[in-house]
Amino acid sequence: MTESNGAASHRSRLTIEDVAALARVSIKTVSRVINDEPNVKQETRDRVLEAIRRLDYRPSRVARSLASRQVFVIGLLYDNPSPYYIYNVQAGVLKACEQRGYDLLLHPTTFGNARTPEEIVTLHGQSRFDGVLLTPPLSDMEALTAALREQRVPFVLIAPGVELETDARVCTNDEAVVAEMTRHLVGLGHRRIAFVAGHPDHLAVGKRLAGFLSAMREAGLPVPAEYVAQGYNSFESGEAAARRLLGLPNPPTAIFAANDEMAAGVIKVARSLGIDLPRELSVAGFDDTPMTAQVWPALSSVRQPIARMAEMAASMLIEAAASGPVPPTRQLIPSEVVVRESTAPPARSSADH
Amino acid sequence: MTESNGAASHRSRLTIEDVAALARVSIKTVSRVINDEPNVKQETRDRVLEAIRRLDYRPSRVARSLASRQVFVIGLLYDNPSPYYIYNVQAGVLKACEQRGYDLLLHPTTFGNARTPEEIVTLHGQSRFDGVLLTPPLSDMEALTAALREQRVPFVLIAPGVELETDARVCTNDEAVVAEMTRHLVGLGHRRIAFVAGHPDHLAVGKRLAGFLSAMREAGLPVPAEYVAQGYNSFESGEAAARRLLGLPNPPTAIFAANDEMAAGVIKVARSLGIDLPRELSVAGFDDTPMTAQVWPALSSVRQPIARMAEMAASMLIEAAASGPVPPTRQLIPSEVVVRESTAPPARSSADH
DNA sequence: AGCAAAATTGACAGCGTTGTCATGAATGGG
DNA sequence: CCCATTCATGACAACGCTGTCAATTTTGCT
Repeated sequence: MTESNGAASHRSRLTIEDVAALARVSIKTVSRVINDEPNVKQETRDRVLEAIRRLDYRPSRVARSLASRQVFVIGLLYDNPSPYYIYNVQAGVLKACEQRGYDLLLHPTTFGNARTPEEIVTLHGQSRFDGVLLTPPLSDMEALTAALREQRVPFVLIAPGVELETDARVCTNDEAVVAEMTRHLVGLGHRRIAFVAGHPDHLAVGKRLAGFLSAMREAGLPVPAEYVAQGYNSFESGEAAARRLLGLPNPPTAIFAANDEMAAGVIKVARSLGIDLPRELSVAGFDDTPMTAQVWPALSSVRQPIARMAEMAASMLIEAAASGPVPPTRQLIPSEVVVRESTAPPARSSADH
Repeated sequence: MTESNGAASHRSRLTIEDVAALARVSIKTVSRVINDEPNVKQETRDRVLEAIRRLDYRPSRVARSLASRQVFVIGLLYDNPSPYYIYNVQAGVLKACEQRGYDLLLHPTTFGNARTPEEIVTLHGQSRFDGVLLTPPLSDMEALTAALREQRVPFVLIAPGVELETDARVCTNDEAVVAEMTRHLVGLGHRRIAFVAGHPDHLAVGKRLAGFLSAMREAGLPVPAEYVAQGYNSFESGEAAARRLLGLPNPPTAIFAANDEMAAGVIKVARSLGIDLPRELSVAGFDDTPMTAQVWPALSSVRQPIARMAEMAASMLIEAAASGPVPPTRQLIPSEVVVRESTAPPARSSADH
């Protein structure tokens, strides 16, 4: 009755000790090889590597984390904007994570939620992530960032606006590029240009309105109060805004919506009213979603390199989080205007006298 | 020079021992309370709970995982279909995870990738998740499921089709509901109905075609070969298919696309050809994405409770994964036809004589 | 009251790594 | 050729929990 093979059902996990034994070194040396630490003779290193290969050994993430006090996970906090946006943010973050063997922890929440700060601090306290990424509009939630600073939870913001010098952030020049799109419309000959603003909680979108207003002022064009319609980022709110704007006694010849979703709503309403696009009405959006190609006329918009921003933010976080709070940094990633068919010179009849 | 407060910079992590000391019990008892284990006197439990509260103690996930040999993470494997789909799957999975304190590990990949099985097995070997969820079309990737079975990585499939009895899966009755939508079109009086098929790698979508064909056969209606256009799930491929179908000498009066994206492409092309929708052409989609409300006429489609499927699959996985491979189970979640404005009786002129 | 069974609690050994520190070997300069 | 460095390696103690098992107390019956 030998114990050779037989019903050896449940051989337990392969550990660093097995590798060490096979390579005839101590476990510490195996650890050094795994972590690419210096001071290991090449010959030894090769022997260990070979043992790892032969055994098909995979170091336990969990044990590594416990010993090193790093979890190799970064959190992503977001408030359910468009699937498209989230998808791209995730793609960028995943790219940064992948290279460094990090994992991504998702944490959707809602902007107003007063318990969010506590939740995040708890997750961090439980060692469920090393640092966290905040996307708009959460990046503007003071109660949250304050709590994170106070509890020394490393974080990086993805947020428009370049003023602030506190915290680490990756930002866009939203305001400038909105102004650029506005000048594009003005350049086409539009004088009566309306704006569909985004959700008021979404500070990022508020800045878009500011960019529009300042460009209009610069161009010496008036923006009557009724030309600024409050939207809420949704397609439906874009439709509603369009109905109001186009029902005006003196309707605009161009409508600039703070995101593509609303712009698409505007287009749908305009067409249902029999308005000839883009001859009688130009429409511009923001975000450059795939939707721009799916509406007719193809929507002029502003392209933000979402994935690239997220990747950069994640990289910053990973590099810094291991050694405490992330130092204040500001990384600007420029957006760009993409002109398509939905913006054109206004028809004579509807142009200013 | 007392050591009272002063520059007490770096107090180290709060551990279960601190709680035990304050509550005057052993660490094991604290552990019992944390894990809601039985056999702790109510009074003791209260005392421990109070100590936890007072100290604001949060058990380390990592230490817990190491000791219990569970990581409390489930993986989600997907091949980049639409952001909308992914977003909903994630939402469902997150819901299931949240309740049980699990985390979600994302792993996007590509259908054909031969290294995927190895990657997943490695992640599991490193204890980066307890079990994994496969979404279509990955759920049909034999090489992958085989590897997972072989390596005893717990997994649950989200996949259409109810035939197979192996593995644990959450499935839809795609085929039946496609047949139902087809009958809806037939019932409206359509005789010449075309189908835009989905990406050939996407087995799920292949089943949709089968459902269509069988319903047509049942209705005694012919489906000439040129009435089945190959699409690739994208808006653009829908446009291309529509151009082919509508350019036919004897064009269909209804087009059923295997997803909304392609259906939207069909609508765009039809309208650009000056076809009066839905009078001259009915269009149906599948997935019931928000897009259905954004095109005109509003798209009839098939609603799949994606989030609910994902939630159920995740729940199955979590319940079972702790104790080895998931037992074969089949959970059917029915889809439903949603009729909107894009499907209507065919105009006289274009109906069959 | 007396005893078996159940409830409650704690001691202690892991879990599989990395960090710290000590030891011995190799190297370099005068 | 000697001594001070630097390199290479290993022993062993964390890391912060849970699992196992034994010890003690309480409970339920007769």
